[in-house]
Amino acid sequence: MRAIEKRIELLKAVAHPVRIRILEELTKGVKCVSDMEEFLEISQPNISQHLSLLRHYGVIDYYVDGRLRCYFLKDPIVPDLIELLRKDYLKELPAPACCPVTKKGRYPGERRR
Amino acid sequence: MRAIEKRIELLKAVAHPVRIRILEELTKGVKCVSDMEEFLEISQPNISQHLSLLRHYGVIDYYVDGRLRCYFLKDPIVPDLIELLRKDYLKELPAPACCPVTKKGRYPGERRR
DNA sequence: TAGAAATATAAGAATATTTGAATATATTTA
DNA sequence: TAAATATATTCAAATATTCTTATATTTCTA
Repeated sequence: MRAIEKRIELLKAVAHPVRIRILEELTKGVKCVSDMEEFLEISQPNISQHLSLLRHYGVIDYYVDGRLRCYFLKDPIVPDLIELLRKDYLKELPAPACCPVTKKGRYPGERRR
Repeated sequence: MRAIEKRIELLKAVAHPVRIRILEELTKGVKCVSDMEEFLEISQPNISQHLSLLRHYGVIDYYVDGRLRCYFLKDPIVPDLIELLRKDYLKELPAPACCPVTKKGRYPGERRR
């Protein structure tokens, strides 16, 4: 699989409200499943399922501490990605100059061959 | 809807191989649907469907040029996101110090209450 | 060593996404 | 105005995702 396709798989894995929430917390430090039950309002099996999916895609991993599983971030893209998602863009990209949206008329240099 | 949830919707919209490919091309400039038929190996109706989804989530927009629809990027996160996906991270995040994966033993300061 | 605690796994139902096929619409040109 | 071109829409089938419920596994502790 090409590198970019791996990254798309990762995007899909991350693009879920519960999983983003988990990753946000993990950027702050190691958490075990019962820690997560405190801030997620979903069932324990469902948490486990999300964790196992994230681990499957290499986003996180865990170490065992007695009967706890301590999860932590593994893929270094995660903090950067979360920061990007939180970033406040002030304005949309400008529509291509001289070509207002929905106005008819040619866009010089962009005509079809 | 909270801002971060909007962003997650956007992530989901973007996390598809065809749609990423479209966005990559749009970072280079305006493209109409028949331009896209040249580099995507899917049917025209399917291209239209992906475009309409991206537009629905505010990722792209178009202007009309005769019988062409000229699509362009609208959400300013897109170029940054694509750059992030292409970024080559040299190594995984370190596992939390003093706690190798799967090794038993407490992680000082991270014990449950 | 039995029971409790922490977590995982499995199975199934509900829902969402993706695609293909057929068809519709708008614009230009003959 | 009819035909051709560019693109969109609709619907259904296939597939994938998500969540719930029930149960299993591992480890700790009394």
